[in-house]
Amino acid sequence: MGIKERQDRDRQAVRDSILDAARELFLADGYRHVSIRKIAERIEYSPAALYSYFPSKDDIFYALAEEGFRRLDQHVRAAAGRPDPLDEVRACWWAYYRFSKEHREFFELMFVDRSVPQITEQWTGLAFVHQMLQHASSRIQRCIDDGIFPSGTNAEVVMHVLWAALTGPAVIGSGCRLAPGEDPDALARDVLEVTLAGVRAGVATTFAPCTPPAPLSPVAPVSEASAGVRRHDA
Amino acid sequence: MGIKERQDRDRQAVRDSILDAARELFLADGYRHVSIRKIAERIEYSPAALYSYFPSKDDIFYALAEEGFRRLDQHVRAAAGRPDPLDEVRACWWAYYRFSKEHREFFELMFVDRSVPQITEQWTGLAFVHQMLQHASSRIQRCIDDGIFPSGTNAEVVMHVLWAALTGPAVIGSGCRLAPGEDPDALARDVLEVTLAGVRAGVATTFAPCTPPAPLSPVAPVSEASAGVRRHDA
DNA sequence: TAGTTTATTGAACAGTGTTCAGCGGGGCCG
DNA sequence: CGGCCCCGCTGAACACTGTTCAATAAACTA
Repeated sequence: MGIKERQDRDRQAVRDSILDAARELFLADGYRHVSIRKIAERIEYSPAALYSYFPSKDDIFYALAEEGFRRLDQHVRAAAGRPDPLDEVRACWWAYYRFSKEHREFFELMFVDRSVPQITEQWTGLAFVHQMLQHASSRIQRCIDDGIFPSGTNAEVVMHVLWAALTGPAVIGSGCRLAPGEDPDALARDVLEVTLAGVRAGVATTFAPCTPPAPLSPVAPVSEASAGVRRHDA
Repeated sequence: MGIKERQDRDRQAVRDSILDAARELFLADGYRHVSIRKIAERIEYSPAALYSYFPSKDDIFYALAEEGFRRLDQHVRAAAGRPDPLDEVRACWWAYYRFSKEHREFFELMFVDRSVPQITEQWTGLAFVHQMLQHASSRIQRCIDDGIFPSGTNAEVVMHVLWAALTGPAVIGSGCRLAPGEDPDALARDVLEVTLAGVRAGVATTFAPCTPPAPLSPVAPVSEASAGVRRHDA
């Protein structure tokens, strides 16, 4: 029964061409400025045809985002498997930064483009992302177990710190927001090294869910400035 | 000639009511899902009337963003003026984090909401933002001059690292993306402390514009992953 | 060949940001 | 005070957007 297979193959080919066109257009013009009609025009189909492949424009983004996270995972996995745990953590997070450069079209869509739809709980790729985060966390745990990071350090906190820190230079670098003479790679490396050095210095060991918040001496309150603020029911 | 003044006052009041309505609606529904018609309906004007106050919907955002940065600046200035330079740096960046909590509607609009228009070079508030960054940089420079940070440390790099790191917990906290038992304030404090500790450890001194990029041993190339990826002509 | 499935389409709907001729009620001058 | 003019504002439209759906045509099954 080769007919069904060929049909599925054809269908998959059209689906891929939609994603290819969308990815190119999203990178070129930003998610906001790409319309279903433009994607359809590029692949020479009617706008309505896309709706038999994706339920909505947002789902085209979600499919691309999932592909992006799978590719990011490939990058990180390729960097992993080093004997020294600290080397591995360093290499994996450097792979994250490298991904931001080498798959700029995905990275911008996943982390930079602000016109992209919100990632919600029911997104298919969310479980995969959580799995990636868990792997990253366990790699840091190995550093703690080996005494490279101070014992008592919370691996997940360190992971969050590293992620937040590395995202900065990745965004700055991919957006070319640096002054002409500055080197985004060197900046990214220093961000990584500063954070790792801070973790090794042991200040992160104080984190615990039950720690009282008041972290610093209070600053002058600006009570009147927060007036008139309402909450939303997301 | 009090008539002109009253007219200007009335006009300013309408302008403010537009910004108030927009700010509330943007926080409640997100920039993407708020239309000019909805803002106009809330202030009981026709949609076309808004265009005599703002050239476009994007400019309503830009005005709000500028107001947001001015309020952020007030927060930071209120936290500044401490005798100990390190205390001051700490307090100013903590003020940045506090701003993200106390002016959530501005912070979300400025840093979180991904459906917001891109900030370009010709934005009016960009000069003000650059000025804020310069102040932040000079505060770090004082730590270097006083020997708290290792001599040779690049103040602007440290500022970028701090900004990237602090933005993480601010976003996570404002988005409630943390597990139930975790404390966003404690996380933010640790991120700040880890970064400061890393800077004091002195690894940031290696940054220089002319440093060769190759910072780490190379990772295995993922050549097949980058196949089929095209670049855009931005 | 006849019937069925199904991918694809053109046309439409509801909504968007934006523009513009024209209305009308104020302020200014004779 | 009366007439003019200015200009804030409106209603209606334009050119888009994402999305839906009956109808078509082509491909496959029997």
